[in-house]
Amino acid sequence: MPTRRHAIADDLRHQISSGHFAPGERLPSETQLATHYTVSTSTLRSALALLQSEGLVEKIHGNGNFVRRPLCRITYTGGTAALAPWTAFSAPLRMTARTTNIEAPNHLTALLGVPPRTPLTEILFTTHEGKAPHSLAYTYVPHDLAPAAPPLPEQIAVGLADRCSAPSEVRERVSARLPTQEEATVLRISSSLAVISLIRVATDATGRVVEAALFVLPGDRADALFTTRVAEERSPKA
Amino acid sequence: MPTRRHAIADDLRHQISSGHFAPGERLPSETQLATHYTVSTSTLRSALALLQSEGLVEKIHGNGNFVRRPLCRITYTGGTAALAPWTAFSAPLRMTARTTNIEAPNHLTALLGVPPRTPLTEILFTTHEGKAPHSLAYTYVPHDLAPAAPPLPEQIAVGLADRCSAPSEVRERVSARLPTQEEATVLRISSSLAVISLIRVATDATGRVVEAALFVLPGDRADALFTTRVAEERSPKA
DNA sequence: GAGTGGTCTAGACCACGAG
DNA sequence: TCGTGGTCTAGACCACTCA
Repeated sequence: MPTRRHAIADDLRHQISSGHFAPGERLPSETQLATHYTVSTSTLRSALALLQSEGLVEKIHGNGNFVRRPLCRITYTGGTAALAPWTAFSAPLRMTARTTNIEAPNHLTALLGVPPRTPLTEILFTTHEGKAPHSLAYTYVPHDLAPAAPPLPEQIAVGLADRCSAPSEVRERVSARLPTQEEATVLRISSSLAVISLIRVATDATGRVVEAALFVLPGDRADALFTTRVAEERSPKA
Repeated sequence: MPTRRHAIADDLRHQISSGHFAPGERLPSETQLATHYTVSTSTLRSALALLQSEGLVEKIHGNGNFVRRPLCRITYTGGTAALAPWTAFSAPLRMTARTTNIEAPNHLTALLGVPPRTPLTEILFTTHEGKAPHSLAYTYVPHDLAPAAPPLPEQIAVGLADRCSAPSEVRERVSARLPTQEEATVLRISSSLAVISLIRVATDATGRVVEAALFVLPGDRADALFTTRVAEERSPKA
C-alpha cells in the first residue's frame, strides 16, 4: 500500500522525466506543491526527500527546489599504477588541485605507515562538470616525494614520477556510506545520497607507502571498475 | 549550531557506546524518550533516524527500537577468478543457497550477452551471522553450465569447475546506493543505510560469459578490497 | 487489548537568499 | 524586505507485535 509521499514522489518523478519540469528549473515552492497535492508541507517535504536521495532534486535553502541537470556518469578505473588520481577517470573532466603541507594526523599514520606528525603534502583534487563539483580526492604523499612545482595537475604527475620509485602494489578499499555534512556541502548533494568511499594506498618495492588517496564519489554519478585478467596457466580451482 | 535531533542522537550514541544501553537491548519507547528529552515525538524520531542510518539502531514496527549488536566486518576480495561467491569473503560465514531456473529477464541479457529468455540458473547466496542476514549475492550462470547437483554451496563450486572453462577475465563494477525496499527488508537494515552494489562478470577465453553475480553488501559492515601488483618491467608513467 | 512504531496534519518560528 | 526552505510542536489516527 503506497503512502502519500511515495505517490507524490512518483508523480514528480514522472513530471521530471517527461520534461514537464526541465533540468535546472525551479519547482514550485513547497507550500504551493503541498496545496496542489492537498497534503501538509511536512508530507510534501518527505516526498521531496525521496527525490533528493535519488539525486533528482537539489534543495537550496532560501531559494527553492531545483531539478538536477543529468550529470555525466564517470567511472573510476581501479588497478592502475598511475599516481595522478584523475587518470583513473574515464571521462574528460575539469579538475582543480590545492596543495597544503601538513603534519600527519592520527588517522593517516596507520594508512601511510609513518610516525605521527610526519611532514606530508596533501593535495585536494576536485573534479567539476560545469559549476557543480563532481568528486573529491584527498591525496597524501610523504613530503620528500612531493613535487616542488606549483600544483597544476599535469605538473604533479611529472613531479611524482620524477621523485619516487615505481609503485609495486596498489591496494584499493571500497566502501559505501552517507556523506559527512562537509562532503555533502562541497559536492552539493543531499546528505542522504550514498557515496563511494575509496581508499587507495600505493607502495613501492621496498614496502614504503608512496601515496595514499581518499576518494569520495557520489553514488548517483560514479562507479568504480576493476578488471582482472587470469593467466592461462592457472587452474580455475576455487 | 547543532540542532536538537543531533544533540539527542549524540547523547544516545554515547549511551550506546558507553554500554549504558547494551547491544540487543530495547530502548525506551519513543514517547518515553521524547518526554525525557522534552521534545516532540517527531523530533525524537528524526534523531533515531540518524542512528538508524549509521546502523546503530534497528527499529521493529510494533515492538521497539533495539541497539544493534556489533557485527563482524567482512571484506569482499576482488580480483579472484573463483566462481564460488563466498570464497571472496575474508571471514568465515554461514551461507545458504537457493537455486532457481529462470529465463533471462531483460536487465540481465546485456550483462550476460545472451538473447532474451535464455535459460539461466539463478543461485541466491545469503550469508548470515547469527540470525541476521549479512549480505546477498544473486549469481546467474547459463543453464548448460549450471551444476546438476543439489545446491549445497560446496557442490556448486565443484559443479561449476567441472563444466565450464576457466574464466579468463573478471570485471567487477562497484557502486554505492540506498537499498531497495526489498533489500532493506531481507537484510534487516534501514532503507537509509548505504549499500555497496557490486556486479561481477566472468568471461572465458572465447569471450562467453560464464557467470554474472550481483552482490548487495550493507555499507556498515562490508567493504571490498582490490589488490594490484605491478610488474617490475612497466614504467610508472601516468 | 495494550503498547509499540508509522503516517500525517496545521501551524509556529527561525535561517537563508535574492532583489 | 519578502519569499524560500529548515526545524520543531502537539496531537490524531493507523498498523503492527505480543501476551
